[in-house]
Amino acid sequence: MVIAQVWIEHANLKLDQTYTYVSDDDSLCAGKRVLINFNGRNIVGFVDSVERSDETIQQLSKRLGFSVKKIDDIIDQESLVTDELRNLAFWMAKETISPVISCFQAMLPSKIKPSSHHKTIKMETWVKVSDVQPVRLTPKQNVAYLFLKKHQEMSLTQWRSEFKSVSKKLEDLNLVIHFEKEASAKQEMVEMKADLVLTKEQKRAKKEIEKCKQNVVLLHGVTGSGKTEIYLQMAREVIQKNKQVLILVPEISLTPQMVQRVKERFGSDVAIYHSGLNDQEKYEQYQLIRHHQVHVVVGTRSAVFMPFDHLGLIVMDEEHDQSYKQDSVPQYHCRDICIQRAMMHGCKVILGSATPSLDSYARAVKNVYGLVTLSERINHSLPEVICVSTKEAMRKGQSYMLTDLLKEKINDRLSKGEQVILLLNRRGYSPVLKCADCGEVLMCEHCDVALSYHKQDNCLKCHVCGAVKPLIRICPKCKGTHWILPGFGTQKLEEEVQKSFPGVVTIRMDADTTSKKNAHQKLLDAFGRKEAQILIGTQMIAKGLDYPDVTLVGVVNADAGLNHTDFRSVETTFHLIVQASGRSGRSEKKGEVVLQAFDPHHYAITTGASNDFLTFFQKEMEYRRLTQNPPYTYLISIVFSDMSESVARNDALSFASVLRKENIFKVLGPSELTRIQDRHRIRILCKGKDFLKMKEAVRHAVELHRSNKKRSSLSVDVNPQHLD
DNA sequence: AGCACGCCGACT
DNA sequence: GTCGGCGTGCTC
Repeated sequence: MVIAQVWIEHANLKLDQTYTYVSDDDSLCAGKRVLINFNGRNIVGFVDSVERSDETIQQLSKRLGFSVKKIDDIIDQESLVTDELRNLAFWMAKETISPVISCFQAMLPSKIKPSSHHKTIKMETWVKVSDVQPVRLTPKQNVAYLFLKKHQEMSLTQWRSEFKSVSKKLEDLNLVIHFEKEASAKQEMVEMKADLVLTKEQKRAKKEIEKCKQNVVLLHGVTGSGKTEIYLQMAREVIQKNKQVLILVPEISLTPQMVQRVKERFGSDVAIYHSGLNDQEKYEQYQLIRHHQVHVVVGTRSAVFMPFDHLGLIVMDEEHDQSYKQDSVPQYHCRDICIQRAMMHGCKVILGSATPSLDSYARAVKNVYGLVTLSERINHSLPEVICVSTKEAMRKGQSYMLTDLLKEKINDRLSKGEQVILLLNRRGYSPVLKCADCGEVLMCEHCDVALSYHKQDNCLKCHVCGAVKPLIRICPKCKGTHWILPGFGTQKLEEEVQKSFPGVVTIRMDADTTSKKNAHQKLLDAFGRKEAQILIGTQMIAKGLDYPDVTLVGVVNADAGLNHTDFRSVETTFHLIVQASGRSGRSEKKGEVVLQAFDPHHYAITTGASNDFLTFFQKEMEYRRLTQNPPYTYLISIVFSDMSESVARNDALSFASVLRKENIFKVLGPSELTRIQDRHRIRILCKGKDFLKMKEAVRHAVELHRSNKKRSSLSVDVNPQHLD
């Protein structure tokens, strides 16, 4: 008989322990999934360790003092994790103070993750011709009908865009019908390209990285300085030594250029891993690495857990990007995992960015990381940046969305046949709906936030819980029927743009237009083909886009993020401005950027406009020092949530008093956060310099919370990226 | 997490 | 008398 210690699938700190099960199957080993009965329910478990024994199940039960159950079935033929990944999971659980099972779940692709809840595969609507016989079609309708009949099927979006005028009509006639299909990415062959010749500057940087004594090197290179080519050539050398390379990018659908370039260089030796793949596709890519069929992986955050066994190099591009931090349990930062894995494999980590995070740059300044700087641009010059005060413009009676200056510039660019990107970091039509008579603001029933008005769907949406409500015409408080729409989002901006520039085609990219699979790519491709002159979008369009005809970028509300109470909001604003500016004038045509801000004199705007990272760094570091925020201190946030406010508050209070006994760090709060989905949330925040002791103290307090059988659920965020 | 058990209020 | 509300405790 084998006695197994099993982690159960529920990722909950209250259940973060192994349970003892037995099996007669000698093949059982650590790292396999098993089917077990736990408290009367059939669930999936993950084997932690096994031990052979001659005891019977009765003897074992008697010795342990509880009745041991048998494992119902073993799911896997082989262990799913290597020793390295297993240790990584335990390390991650300890560092992020999250349940061990959640770490295993995070690192395995969902097809094989230890959980009975498999992610549903995203479906797409496709069209095909029906059995209905066509009668008396117009010539145009006939062309469309025959085209579809010949091709048998095509996606609804493609169909609608290709036959704009008649597609809907044919659908209405029931000649063309919809059906659902599993969305899949098409692998296209790419033409291979040779390495470029490095400039003197690039060669120097490459050499500096190689001889750097630290294993983590921050490569600070202005946009267009050719960081990617350095990565690729270093990767080539690593592959020649038969080792593997991991290249991490923030969000693959937004950085197709990186994927393209890696593919052009390494062809079929590359696996691509990102959230746009479905479970099957992810699993296939995962297997490629596991079976040593590829040496290079380009992927987003979760690609850091790929089953490498001979890692030779990790590159983290745009290392400052917020998407590297996972915002659900386990709340790990990809950068930390990179560094840990690199240590296990004895390889280097290159953190690349034009605007490094304060955390990384501060470490580089302190020589914890190596620092290599690239300051020469290879292919293009910086765009010219102009700041406009929206306040001034409004005083002169101009629109509060588009100042006259920006309109003028747009007109100028459009007349030259060039393209424009407008960035506005807020989706929807209007962020609030306010009664003109009594001032009542419509709120989400389940969260403490105002509902946003979405004109396109004529509904109200909660941007926190996603709830959608039909538009209310009559004020529930005073029965008034007049509503004010203060503020604006991308939908309203698009409307304004279309009013100001009649006939100009716009594409809007935000969470509402990109929810379907591959929607990003479709919209961007259309913009790339110049089917539209103006691209309007939220921050998702600020990164990585590279279109030669874009010569004007307008950041519509550049200081919108500065009002937030969050200590990192200034940094985020700076990054957004610099990244967005970099979209303009990427080829030989000179680019321009217009920053509209209520207060254009804020240092995030001025340093962002002049792309002056070092000045920004100094100013922001001073501010962080004065407020004793990271990187001068470390933070751990603990959020208690419960349907009952008093339960959450009382648990938070007792948790805080346990932490305060330590007296080596500050314990701030408890403070109330906004309610989300009917759950009241109370946060306490630890702030201090002795990170090890802080984590240890919080771990103990969590343990105490658990043994005292507290009701509220708590989640810990070590190194929170934002406090909202 | 998810469920059974159990103790109180308001119904056929 | 019983149905069902959700507070409490337990899971190998």
